[in-house]
Formats: sequence, structure tokens, C-alpha cells
Amino acid sequence: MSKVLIVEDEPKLAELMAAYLEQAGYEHHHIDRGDQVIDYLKNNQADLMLLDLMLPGLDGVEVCKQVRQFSGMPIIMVTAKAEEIDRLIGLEMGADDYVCKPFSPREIVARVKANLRRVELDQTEAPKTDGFDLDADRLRATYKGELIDLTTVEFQLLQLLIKEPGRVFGRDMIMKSIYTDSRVVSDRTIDSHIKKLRKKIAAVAPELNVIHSVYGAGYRFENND
Amino acid sequence: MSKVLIVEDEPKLAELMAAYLEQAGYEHHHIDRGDQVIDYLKNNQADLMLLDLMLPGLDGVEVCKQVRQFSGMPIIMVTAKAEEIDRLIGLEMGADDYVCKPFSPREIVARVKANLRRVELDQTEAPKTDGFDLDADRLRATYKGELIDLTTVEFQLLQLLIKEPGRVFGRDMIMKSIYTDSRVVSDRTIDSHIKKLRKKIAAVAPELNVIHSVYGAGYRFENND
DNA sequence: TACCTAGGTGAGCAAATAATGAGGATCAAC
DNA sequence: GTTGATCCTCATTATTTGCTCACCTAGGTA
Repeated sequence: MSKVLIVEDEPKLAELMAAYLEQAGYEHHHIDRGDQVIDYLKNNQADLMLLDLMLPGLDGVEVCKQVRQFSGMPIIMVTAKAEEIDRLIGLEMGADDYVCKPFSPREIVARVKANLRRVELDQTEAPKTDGFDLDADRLRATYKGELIDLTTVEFQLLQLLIKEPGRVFGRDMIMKSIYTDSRVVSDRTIDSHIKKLRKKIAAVAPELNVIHSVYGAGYRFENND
Repeated sequence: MSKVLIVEDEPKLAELMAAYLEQAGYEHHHIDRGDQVIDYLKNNQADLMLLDLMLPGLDGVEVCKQVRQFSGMPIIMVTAKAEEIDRLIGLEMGADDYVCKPFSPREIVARVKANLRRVELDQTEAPKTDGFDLDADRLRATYKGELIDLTTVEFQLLQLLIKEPGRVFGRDMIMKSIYTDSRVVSDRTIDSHIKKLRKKIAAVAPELNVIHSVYGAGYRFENND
């Protein structure tokens, strides 16, 4: 079961959070000073942190930055003022989510759950690109050692798709990704490159069918059938 | 774009909210009586509700409770007195957030944004309902790991129904939700898609019967028989 | 039961989208 | 400039999907 670290100086609020997290099946630990967080995390395991902005000892923004130097754990910032949120996002201190007081227990639990699920997903998803090997520096692509002779655009296209196997990329997104300038090309252009890419991959591995079209949406790379 | 339902009896305040939400790029609809909310939501789609506490017709707490019986949409309660908030949280009527008057338009927009972000997170990240798993990025639906190969419309339909299991969606509402433009199609069209959807689900899990029709009302997703 | 309305179904047409092939535009190297 | 490779576009064909119609079945009701 996941463990949540609550960093909050107001005892009642901390208690409330703890109670609801417990009910939702989470473990928790409570710290009421900012300057004790780093030390705690160095010696204890925690999966997510609820971090108040105003803290004695060390302020929330600073705590967040320091934690980010050694951990990618989800951090949810808790602030008293809603207007602060935009400013905080601007600071880019690396928090994953923001909640403002007063909040309902429902909200806190929902956010904790959502953020934990995200990291779990990230971990379980091992991208499958069996055999394909792209070298961006040399613009060289190989399949099981064999060279696939691609042009620049074809290489970029394959690189984009293969970066997130399974994900559907719309033509718009593909264009934005390949043409960093705001150039506009026809949708059919993408089709054309896809066609050539398929042909060249087929030349190396005829049995393979990795570039799938998704009707009405775009294209997707996928190796397993 | 997301749509906000404003439930507020003071016209000027409602107007102010609407203006700022519009500027922030949200659609909105305004209702000034509590007893019209349920009816509106049964027939129209909305992503978030700003709900005043003191309302003619039906009081905010009661509206909130009733909406919660069929919808998990984010609800932000608006109250005149800050002291009330603690009491309201205690009631556990299921609101997600609380704002007290007088508020700055900036604050309202910030909270709306924050609450919508949460549900977006929830949605893109594979909501799981008893074995069903929908991934919007991949346009892919699975049941216990097995792929259900759906077209765009079928996917949207299943996504809509599965988002709130048990809730009955009328054909009008389904159409509004799927066709964001004000296109009008025959009722039979929905039936047709439902039929295909059922067929495809049955191909993967023949014993399952999850899409129920509700005579005179619409369709409902439900896994337990 | 008889009747009326709502939902289910299959076929077929229309619309949207994708694949393809040919040819012109562009660009870089020489 | 010429040349060859690459990139883009357009027109055509093929495919997929979406929508409707007509007819059928089932649920509700007097």
C-alpha cells in the first residue's frame, strides 16, 4: 500500500488529511516543519508528498526544489490562496499538482489517487520496440542490425512514432513535431511519407507490420500482433 | 472545450462569473434556480458546476447531494460566509471545492481550472471499471487485457457511458456529447452504434451484459447483474 | 387481448478517410 | 546552372465508417 507524507504545520488540518487518507487505505506520516523533510526522506520511504506552502523552518517552495534534486515522487502543493496557484506554476519548482484551502477531504483523496496512479502507470509501461534501433545523431535506423536507409523526414517520423509505442499521433501533431517552423503542408504529405517508411521497413523485415493507421485519428507504431 | 454550469440566483454575480469564464476559454450555461439543475443535467452535458449555497427552489446542499447520486462531476460550492465552510465540509455532501463571497474572478477561474485538471488527469489515465480499460491517447479499449477494436464513435460512446456507471444517458444527451457541432442525427443512429458496441464487447466477453437499455430513457453501463 | 410506442436489426447507400502513383517543386552538392 | 535526391501535392482509387430506412420484436397499457 502507498505511503503519503503530510507536511503541514496546522495540526487540525494534518489530522483531517490523515484520517481521510487512512480511510482510503493509505499509510501516512506527518511532519510539521519544512526543514525536517529532506532528512526524513533520506531515511524513510514515501510514495507521495502533500506539501503546505507556508511552513516553519523551510518554506514549501524550497522544500520542493530540494526534494526534486534526488526524487521524482509526486508532490502536491497545498496553498491558502487560489490566486497563488498560477504564480506557483510559473515558478516551475517541479510540483505535480496544486490544491487550495479550504479543500474537501474528497478532493485530497482524489488527487492523491490520481497522482499515484500516474506513476504506477509510468512504471509498468515498458516501451516495446524490439529490434528497432534509432541513432538520432547519425540519422541511422536499424532493425536487428540491418540498416533501414531513411531520409530525414522519414527518420523523424519513425522516431516520433516509436518514442511512444501504441500512442496514436494525429497528422497535425506529426506536422508540428517535424516542422518546427509554422510551415503548413497537406495531410496527404504525411500519408506519403508513411507509405515510403512502410515500404522501407518492409524491405528489411517483410513479415513485420508495425505502422498502423487509425481511421479518423492518425498513425501508431506497434510491434506485437 | 470544457463547459461550466453556473447555478446562481444573483444575476449580476452570475454575469460576472460568466464573463471571466468566457475570457478563460470556457463554455458556460446559467441557471438561477436550484430545482432546475437536475433536469438540465439529465439532458445536457456539463463538465463542472459552480453552485451557490442559497438558492430559490432548492437549496445548494440538496442540489449537490442529488447530483452526486448520478454524477461525479466536480462541484464547487459558493457561499456568502467563510465560517460556513467548515460546517459544509462536515456535511460531506460531496462537493470538491469551496469558495466564499466576495471572491475575485481570478480566483474562480483558478479553481475551475484546477478542478478540471484533476478530472482530465483521471480520464486520460485509464479509468478502470471492472476489467474495462479505456485509454484515450491510444484510442484503445480492453477488457481484462483483451483488445476491443472500436471505431471512433463507438469508443466515444463507451467512454461516455462508462464514465458514470449506472447513470442513464438519454439519446439527446449522447448526441450532444458525441457531436460537438450542432449536427442532428436520427435516434436510430445511436441504437445502431449501441448494437455494434454490444456485438464487439460480446466478441471478447460473451457472458457479459454491460450495456443496458432503459425503456423510454436511454442507455446505461453497468457490470453487475 | 389489442394497441401503441420504443428499441433491435440488417442491408445499403453516402460520406469520410486512407492508400497509391505520378509528377512538379525544392534544395544541396557539384 | 545541372543533377539527383528528397519532399510535397494532386488526382484517383480503395477502404472504412457512419447514417438511415424499413421492418421486426419487445415492453407498456387500457
